Amino acid sequence: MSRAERITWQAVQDQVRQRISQRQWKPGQQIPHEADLAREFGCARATVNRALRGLADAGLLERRRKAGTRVALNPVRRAEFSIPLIREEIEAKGQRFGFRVLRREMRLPPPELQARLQIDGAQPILYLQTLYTADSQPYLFETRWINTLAVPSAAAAEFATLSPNEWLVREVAFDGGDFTFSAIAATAQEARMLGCKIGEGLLVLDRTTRHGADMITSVRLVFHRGYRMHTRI
Amino acid sequence: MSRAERITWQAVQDQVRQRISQRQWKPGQQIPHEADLAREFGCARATVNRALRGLADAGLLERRRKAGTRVALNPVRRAEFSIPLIREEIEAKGQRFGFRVLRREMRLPPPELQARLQIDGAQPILYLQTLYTADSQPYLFETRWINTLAVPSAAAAEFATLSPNEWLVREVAFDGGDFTFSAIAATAQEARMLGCKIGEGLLVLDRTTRHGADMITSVRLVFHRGYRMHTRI
DNA sequence: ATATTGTTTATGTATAAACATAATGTCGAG
DNA sequence: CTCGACATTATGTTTATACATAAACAATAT
Repeated sequence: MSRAERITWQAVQDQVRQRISQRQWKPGQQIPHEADLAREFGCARATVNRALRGLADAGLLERRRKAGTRVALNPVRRAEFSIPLIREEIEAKGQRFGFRVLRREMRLPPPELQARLQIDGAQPILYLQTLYTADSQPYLFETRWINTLAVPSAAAAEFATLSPNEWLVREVAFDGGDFTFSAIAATAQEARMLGCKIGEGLLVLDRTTRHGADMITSVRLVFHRGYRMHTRI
Repeated sequence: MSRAERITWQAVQDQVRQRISQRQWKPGQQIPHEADLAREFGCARATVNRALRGLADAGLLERRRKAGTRVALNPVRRAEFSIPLIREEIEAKGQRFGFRVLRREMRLPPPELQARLQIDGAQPILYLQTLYTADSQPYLFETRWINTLAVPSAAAAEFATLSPNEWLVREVAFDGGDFTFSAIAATAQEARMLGCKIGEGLLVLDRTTRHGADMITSVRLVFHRGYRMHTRI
């Protein structure tokens, strides 16, 4: 005779997830409250709370004080993409990572970027063009602005052994930013850089990172032809 | 004289986040353990635990039993995209949502899809082509396979008032799937459907959803020219 | 009717205490 | 010196208890 197993919050979560998945509890429907579930599963309310909070974070449940907990109407609405360092992404595929800084100069940023910099007066900042390669094949073409007013040390950085990307990740802190995925047809320059035909559909990721109020860097990544960004839920 | 405020886990989390952001605790560095932090902040260890767990979930900290907690080497590596219902996305912009099922037939799925269906013998399943519009402008062209062997009711569904997307979300449960973003150059068909020129760069989202072992639906969304998928962290 | 006020209730949070678990480090046997 | 057993330690989890808070609901006053 084995002594009674302790109920874990994972067990509760699995049970609840299953009931939702099997439509025993239907979308929009209210589920029993924590105290009842705690009694049913034979555990403390805190354990149920932990389980349900996780499911709410995942978007499977909607919870409101006093109103109770109900199954979300449209369950899965999020996809989380891991944005790895380019080096890691390439090396994870067993390929040899490489990069080349093709252009590097102080340049006056375009108006829309000047607005985001929130500096008065037009001042030149660091502008970089870098090509990343996997086994010497073009992988990614990067166009980057670095706010040298917020990160003066960048002006002197070599980017010889460390790519601009990795240099920034290592050297400067940031706490926010935004990402935008879009698609373009390859221009002549992009086609030349990435070794594809003009007009190929290419995936583009625009990213701006901030630290507090300061914009640190704004970068546009143009991926090679056929690049796929994948995730599962 | 106000009585001492209770320390909340959010306050602890903010403090810790700030210390990381200000590089008081540097990437890779080990931070004080829970008991010490609890003493410092004047709260229970459980409160610190709650705070740190959140930061670990967010990818800012790495925690291992006995080894302690350390600041993650590359802080932000995830971007979470909310994938709203197309209707909601369009209506949120104040535009009028519409859709038209252009094609609907039982068809033999292509080999790579047959493999994912994991059914023996080639059997036709439901194939749909749908155009979604915002203010009557083409918004999204959808090509969808629905596994009518797992969801027989789909064969009879009208998709008159409810789009295939919404019908599925409402009618059938799913618990997993995968997403792939990529880019294409518009083919003649896509250009015609979406009202753009042949060769325009278009964003594509391929999605397959499962319920247990069954594949439910596999869909390719081709967005209109200039579509941007945005998120912030 | 309508606005206000109060009561009730379900979730949210804080705490101390205890035990579980994984990983590290240490010590001793061989 | 190497390997395995074992103690140590930091995080992980569960519990009971208490109080906080938001929101629904009812009762009341205007």
